Amino acid sequence: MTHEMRPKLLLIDGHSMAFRAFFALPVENFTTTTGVATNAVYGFVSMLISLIKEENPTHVCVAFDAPGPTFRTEQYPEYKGTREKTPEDFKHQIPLIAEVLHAMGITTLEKPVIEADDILATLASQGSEAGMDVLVCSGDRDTLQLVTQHVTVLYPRRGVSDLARMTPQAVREKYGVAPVNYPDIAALVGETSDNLPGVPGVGPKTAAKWITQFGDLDNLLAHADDIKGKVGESLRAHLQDVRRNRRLNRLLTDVELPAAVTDVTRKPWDRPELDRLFESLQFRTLRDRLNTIAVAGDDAPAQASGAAIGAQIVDNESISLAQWLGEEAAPFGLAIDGRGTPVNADAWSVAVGRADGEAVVVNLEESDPDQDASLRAWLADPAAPKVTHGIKWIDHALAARGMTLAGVTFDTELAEYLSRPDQRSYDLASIVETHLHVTIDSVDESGQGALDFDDGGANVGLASQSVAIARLAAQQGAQLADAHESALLADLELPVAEMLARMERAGVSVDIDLLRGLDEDFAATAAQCAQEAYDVIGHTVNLGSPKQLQEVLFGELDMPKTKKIKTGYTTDAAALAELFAKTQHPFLEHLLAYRDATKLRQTVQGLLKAVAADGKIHTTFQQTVAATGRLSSTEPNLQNIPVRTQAGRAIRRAFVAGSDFETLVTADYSQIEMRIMAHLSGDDALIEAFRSGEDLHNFVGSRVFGVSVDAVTPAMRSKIKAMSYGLAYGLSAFGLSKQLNIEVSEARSLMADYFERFGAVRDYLHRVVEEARQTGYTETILGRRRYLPDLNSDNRQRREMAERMALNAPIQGSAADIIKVAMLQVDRAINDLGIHSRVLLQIHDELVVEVAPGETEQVTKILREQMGSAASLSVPLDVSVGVGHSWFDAGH
DNA sequence: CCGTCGACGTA
DNA sequence: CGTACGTCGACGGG
Repeated sequence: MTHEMRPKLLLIDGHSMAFRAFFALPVENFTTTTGVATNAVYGFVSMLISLIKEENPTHVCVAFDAPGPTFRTEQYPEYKGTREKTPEDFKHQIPLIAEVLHAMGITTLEKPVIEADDILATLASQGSEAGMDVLVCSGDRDTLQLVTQHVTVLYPRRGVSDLARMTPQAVREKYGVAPVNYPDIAALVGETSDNLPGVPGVGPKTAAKWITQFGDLDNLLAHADDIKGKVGESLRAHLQDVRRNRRLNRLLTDVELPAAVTDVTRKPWDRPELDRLFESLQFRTLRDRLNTIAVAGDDAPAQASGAAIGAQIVDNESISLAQWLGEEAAPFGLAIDGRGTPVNADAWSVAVGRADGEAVVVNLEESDPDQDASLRAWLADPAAPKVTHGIKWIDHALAARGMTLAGVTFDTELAEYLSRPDQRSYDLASIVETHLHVTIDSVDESGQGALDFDDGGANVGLASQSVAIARLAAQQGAQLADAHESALLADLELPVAEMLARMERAGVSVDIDLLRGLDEDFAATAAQCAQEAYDVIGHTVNLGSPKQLQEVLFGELDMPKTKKIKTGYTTDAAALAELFAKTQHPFLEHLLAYRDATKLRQTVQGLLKAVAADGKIHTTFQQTVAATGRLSSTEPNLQNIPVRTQAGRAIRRAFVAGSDFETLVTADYSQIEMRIMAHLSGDDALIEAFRSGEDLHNFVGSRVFGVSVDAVTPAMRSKIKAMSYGLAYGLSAFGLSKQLNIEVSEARSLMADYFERFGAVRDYLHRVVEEARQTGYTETILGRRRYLPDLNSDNRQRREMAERMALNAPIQGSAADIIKVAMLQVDRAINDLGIHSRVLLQIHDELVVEVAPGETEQVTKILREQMGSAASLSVPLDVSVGVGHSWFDAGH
């Protein structure tokens, strides 16, 4: 089935985009020799050219706000009342833009009393009805209410060239509600820039929650009395404001216009006029760019960039899904529209695509029972090979529909991460472009698909994604095999992803009351510290503002200057401690204590905010972020819960076993990085240190200082400890002297003594950098690579940075490999025994397990055995295990 | 409004 | 002038 070319209508809010352009481009760079500011014209026209080139619309219209009052200001005189008056340099640019548009054969519209957005809304609705694909380009979020399957809003993110494609999914993801309900949210939250106050205390989160709960604003307002708490009161006190906001943010779709939507086709250019205009505006490059786009009337419009991935959507009502899925042995690409979060996940439609271009899209909301059953069976079949892009995400979305995912043999996101671990993002569209040199139809910036329904109701964008994923896998698979990283994907990262999905969904139970108590305690401490600090200096100051602190410390109090940073002098904890040593000024003590308390409070508040409806915290583990192969944890980050100080560690009391469970067990590797160092370097002395069973730092200290193990003093031990760990990070003598507060010469001789005794460590560190410089990458014990092109940089700073990364990557990365293996082994052992305990968290060298009743002994045994055997190194892997009611109690 | 910076929590 | 992260508040340009 092919798709007929639908007419494409591009609608632009002239004022709003020109205004954005005005602020995005520095006026100094865009002034003609005669002193006329042209930055807004330049930015606007530049954006327009890109849009026309990329989207190739058949119809274009630019709407402007007419001068004078609008019907909104008539209803509410304060509307947009807080806006500063239009900058002088801007005003004259609007007519210039209009002139360029006319010369380009583009229709412009404005109408007294009506705003540009209302014109756009009217045309968008007409266009939709006429079967057009509509793009609305505006910096006014009110236009989001127009978004449908056929209407996409292009919303400027930065400047005017970076536009977010706001499809129904994108709106849902960003605001948590369907586009039609966006104005409901906006009415509740209010709009500062329009001078429309909302309900105090209600932000986008609360608003979205309410709208989801009550369906729409009217129903919410009808049940305003049911809303409990302070926000409920606040809502009832501002009902009128909300109603007014909603009245004002509704865009008109029935404005009488001089042109119908079918009239706004692209007309021929007036070449002489365009040349004259660009000449007088002194836009040389822009004129050249203009000539690269298709002129209206020319046939065969230029492709955006190469070809697009075409998918032939197989009409799933005319075939047997089961049969179609059985026809092909090669892996299918699997793409999903939905939400892949640990909680509130959902899946709306599923696309399954083949590398040859055929695809089936199943709408989960309305698929028939047979089809649903076939799809379920296929998804759950471990023998039916599938390729995903972001398997954990997909797993969550499907799980929300009670669907099991098995048989995923490849994941294009994880594959790309292994091939290029330093990338900032791995969105499907850009990977497809780099590997296949084609674009995907209708993929939004999240890479997770945009609706673009054709007449049959199937989803072209999603289908294209599934096809692209299938094609991508073949190419990446070869690349991965060349790098000997195929097993790393299949046997490590893929199963880890699946396990992480279960860990995230399980969540960790928290004692909310305990957290609330801590919050209050920390708040009280912070308030007291702040007051004491104010008393010392005789006035208040924002202790959280480094800028204001600098004024107090180095201005008022005239303290010695600390280390220089971009914005002046640092006020970090180390510097403040040093200042206190010098000045004994009590302000510093109070400030440091305040910092401690507020930091802890922030942590607690972050946790409280993250507690889901089930009373648990569900973090998200990021598997493709850390370049070394580690995981990271977000929303909230459960890998940086305090442990070092007593007050901080108390927060861990709030993490407890869930209701069907008995206790928590935590197991961690001791000194895993140093053990890896011993293994990789093959240093006999260091290996002996670990085999001897002596305390590592005492052992090393005894060799470095030439005394017996018993004679190593705590001071000696801490120096050794700092140095040992520093070495794995590429520490210099300078850095060591800084940290230990000793002379550089002393640090240097300490390092010399160290390497005298542990020479193979020095040789190894040297070797690893040199090899990486030759090959271009470092490798972990499982063959995970990190590419470091900067090792050959001419820039010393960059080169030395890369050298430290090269030192660290094999060590940190191997530790990451080992704990990932351990996770899988622990998971499997738990499964094999058929017991019900489960791993909840991974904190780089530690696993936290929730233990089902009566399983404590089995679990501790599994942890010791499986973590201990996750790798065979030339030194033992030492695991320490703790059991307790909370994470605090289990700690050791 | 959003990105960046400084600060600081973890391994 | 020690690696790898994430999050917060303040700030400043947009």
